[in-house]
Amino acid sequence: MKQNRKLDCLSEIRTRILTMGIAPGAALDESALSEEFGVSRTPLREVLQRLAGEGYVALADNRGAKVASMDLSTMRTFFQTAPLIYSTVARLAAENRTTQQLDELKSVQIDFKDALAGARPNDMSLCNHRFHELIGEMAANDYIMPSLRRLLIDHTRVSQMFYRPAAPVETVAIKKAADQHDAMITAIAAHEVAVAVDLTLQHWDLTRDRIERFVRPDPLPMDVISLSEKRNAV
Amino acid sequence: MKQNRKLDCLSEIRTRILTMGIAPGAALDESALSEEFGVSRTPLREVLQRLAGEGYVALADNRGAKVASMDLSTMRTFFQTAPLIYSTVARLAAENRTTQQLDELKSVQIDFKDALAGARPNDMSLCNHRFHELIGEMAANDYIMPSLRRLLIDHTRVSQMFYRPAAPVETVAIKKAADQHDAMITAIAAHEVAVAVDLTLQHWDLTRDRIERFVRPDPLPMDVISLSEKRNAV
DNA sequence: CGTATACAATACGTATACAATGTGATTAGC
DNA sequence: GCTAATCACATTGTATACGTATTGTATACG
Repeated sequence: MKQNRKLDCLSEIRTRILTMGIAPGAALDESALSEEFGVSRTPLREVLQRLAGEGYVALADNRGAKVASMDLSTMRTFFQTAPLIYSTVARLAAENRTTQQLDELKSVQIDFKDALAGARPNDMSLCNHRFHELIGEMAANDYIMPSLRRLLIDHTRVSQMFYRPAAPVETVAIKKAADQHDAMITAIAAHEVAVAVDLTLQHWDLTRDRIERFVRPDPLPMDVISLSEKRNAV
Repeated sequence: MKQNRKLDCLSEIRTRILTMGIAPGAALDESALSEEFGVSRTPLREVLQRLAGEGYVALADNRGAKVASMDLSTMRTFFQTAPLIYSTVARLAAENRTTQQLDELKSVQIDFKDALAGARPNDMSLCNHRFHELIGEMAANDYIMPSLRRLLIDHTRVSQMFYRPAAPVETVAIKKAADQHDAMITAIAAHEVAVAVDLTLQHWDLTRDRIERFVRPDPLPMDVISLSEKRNAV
């Protein structure tokens, strides 16, 4: 009964980090968190140790815990590594998935579409996270799983940036991503390894393009003349 | 001053698991360990949490910590995954290594040869572990590193089995492995990516063959007649 | 004789109190 | 006026004590 609070605390902090409720690099105060979640510092410290192991936070001796940072070199490594791990995981998942895992994947996909229809950005990105984590579990490979988990943490956090602005272009892209999810489910269900890998790479390309467009948006208009005219008009 | 005991405890348990001083699947008693290392249960539990994050132990709620098991499916996954990760890491290491890391790698290699000359199996496998972990650090990829670390844990534990019998054939194989280490150092130093990857795959093949020969040794003699003659003779 | 239930023992989980370390501010000396 | 050192405060790390869960054993009943 009591232990649920510790697990709740664990998943709640995970969620906050994933949804950028706590920013990358932010310091986590033990006392404050323990008071907030109604647990003592002892179990909360163990939660932080565990989160450190999962790559959510970084611990420094006698200096507390900080949320894992996302600097430029991190992002570079991220883009470099993601395709390899994702495609490998997709291959293994298509080979090893169980029907039970497949049902759960379908269920998560339904939740994802619900969140999309309801325009709930946080739920969308969390469902997306869970979707790809599940494919990782299907792969049944304890050695690759930790890499996938670390990738997904940062993937979800980056995605969080462009899930929020509900621009029409983005909505179309998200819908396309959802369709790719459906196709991936079908491929994995049919043990179609090559198709699953191919879809995964397409899915990655879509995500990469969206991030790129977010980081490097269209420049602001430089039509100085019309701007000055407008100012005169007012 | 005090905190060193915790870190010592951490690395000592790591070493014991790597050298099979504690067998896979063995239960770790918190009270016993805390008493042995002269620390309280609280920091020791944090050590266990951390080891769980690193893949050395598995935690079960209300049921304590167990050393990560090495069953058949684990080994299958291990052989399936190792070449991919090792070669990827080698590629990145050859690209990104710093001179400081290179010096440390050379230093570890010297220690490895010392241990080989002195016929100290534990030191040999620990040096080998550190050697490949260092190459991982050279890769400078936080996403792949956790996978490599998990692979190396089991790699070192399996190797432990055939480092101990000092059969002449094994000594030759280990010497060959040491030569490959030297060649890898040279390739990484010269940023020769292709060579480093190729050497890594050769190195892996050697290890794989040794494990295979260990797991499936020559059958015992079945010369029943001579056996019964001997019995009569006695 | 087998099984189920209850009780006891052992080990895990949590909280509180205390010690150590790191940080920031204030004061003294140059 | 600036730099450096010391002291105070805040935060992390550790130990001990207590509560709770699980497991093994013994006994009683079918």
